[in-house]
Amino acid sequence: MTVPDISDYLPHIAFDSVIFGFSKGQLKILLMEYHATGWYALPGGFVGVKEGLNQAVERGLKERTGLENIYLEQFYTFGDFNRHGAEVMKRILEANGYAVNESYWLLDRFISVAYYALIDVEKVTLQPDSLSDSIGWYPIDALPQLIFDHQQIVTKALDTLRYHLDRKLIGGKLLPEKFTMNDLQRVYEAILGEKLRRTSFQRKLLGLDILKRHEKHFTGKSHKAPYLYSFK
Amino acid sequence: MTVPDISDYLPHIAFDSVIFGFSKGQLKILLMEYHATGWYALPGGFVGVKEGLNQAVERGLKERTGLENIYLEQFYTFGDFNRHGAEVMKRILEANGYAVNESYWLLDRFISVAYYALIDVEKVTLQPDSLSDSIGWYPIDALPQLIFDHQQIVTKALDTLRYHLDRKLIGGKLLPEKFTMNDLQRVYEAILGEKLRRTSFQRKLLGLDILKRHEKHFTGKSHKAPYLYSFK
DNA sequence: TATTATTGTCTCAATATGTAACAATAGACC
DNA sequence: GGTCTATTGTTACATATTGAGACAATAATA
Repeated sequence: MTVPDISDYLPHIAFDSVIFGFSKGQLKILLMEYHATGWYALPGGFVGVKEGLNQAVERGLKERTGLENIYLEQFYTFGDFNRHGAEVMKRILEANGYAVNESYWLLDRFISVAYYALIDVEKVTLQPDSLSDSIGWYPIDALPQLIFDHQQIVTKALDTLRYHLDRKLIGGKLLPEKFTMNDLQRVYEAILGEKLRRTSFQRKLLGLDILKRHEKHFTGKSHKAPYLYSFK
Repeated sequence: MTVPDISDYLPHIAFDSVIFGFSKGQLKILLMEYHATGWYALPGGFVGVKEGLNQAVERGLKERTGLENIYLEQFYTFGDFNRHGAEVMKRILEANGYAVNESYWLLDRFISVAYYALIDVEKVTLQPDSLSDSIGWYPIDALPQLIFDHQQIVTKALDTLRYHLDRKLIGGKLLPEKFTMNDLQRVYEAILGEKLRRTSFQRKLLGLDILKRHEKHFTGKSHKAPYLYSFK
């Protein structure tokens, strides 16, 4: 495994992805943990010199999660002069056994285009990259400390997700194909961070005429079985 | 006047601004017309090697309009590989008397971060840059043909403005400090591209409790004089 | 068969919005 | 001054949407 070469990528330009998933009633995101340093970061990458920006992000997502055709939305480009800490990057590279000199391109100042993605956690097989020990899911309200301005990027991603929630039909992207109304309500509650009224929620979602009702789902519990739904 | 030097700016990174104004009942944007070529483009610029992205855009806006502390919002970063046409850029430079060779940095592929701004047209003094003949206001629904993907950038800016209109209190940014309810309604109508109901509009805006009522405004017309308002 | 937990639907009140009506009034015209 | 016209601020009523609770249906258990 070699250290990335500047000639393959556009200098000073990066992307970061906030990849949302939902499991055990919690909204979670994917984080990478770097070798030896114990530092956490958003999965990201660089743009090939002949590659489109969106294509680069889709490529990165596929490398990390194995998934294609994911719901992906660009939400902000972070460009403060001091956002990228050269000393942090240097320690990460050194901890991986790379001896880098002061002019190595990864130590330069970077502008990062941030995307958020919504995926069904059941469909994912996680793939750490060469610099990181592990990649895993972390609940949005109990994240470890992140490098650079990545916490700010996560916060803005969540704000944007909430802002889009009732205008775009994205709530179901975090669930499998078929789900119950209760599943969907818990996703909305996890995103918004507040409890919703069951009857209002059901009436509203059904009123949008975007759900298709399927057979009942028998859980084995001793009560009325809910219907399964999918998005039309 | 010299041709921009690569060493001052980050390569492959640009910004473009869609600067909205309102006059004579129409929503307009600022466009530059390049020397000799007759081509039109959004005012844009580059990011200094030690300059923040937002600071670069504010600097560009001040250079073109003389204005500071403007309402400015980043809305998308355009990064398709083929969005930047080298031959178009070359002709613009040549028409300005610069002999550029094939490796000149402005001919490279660029990723552009796009912003929109809302300003009061009365407060602006327009300043063309070194490559352009003129800068002026053009009605949003009768734009000349624009270079690169700038028409797409304008379309997305307008979509975003409409999307934000009732969530952020931005309608008044296009008007002077004090305005009548009718002025404000015509701004909303120009942005949304549709007629609004007078009474509903008035009730809604007053109900938001964001307007301060001032003295009446006597226009000289033979009818009841409207109140002036400002944003709280 | 009675019990329990949860679901789907309905009802009524509260709030917001669409639509029209109406009185107030600044200037024009006589 | 009195009358007319255009526009404004406000109110009234119908309609649509949402909040909050009530209630019957039902899958498994005892």
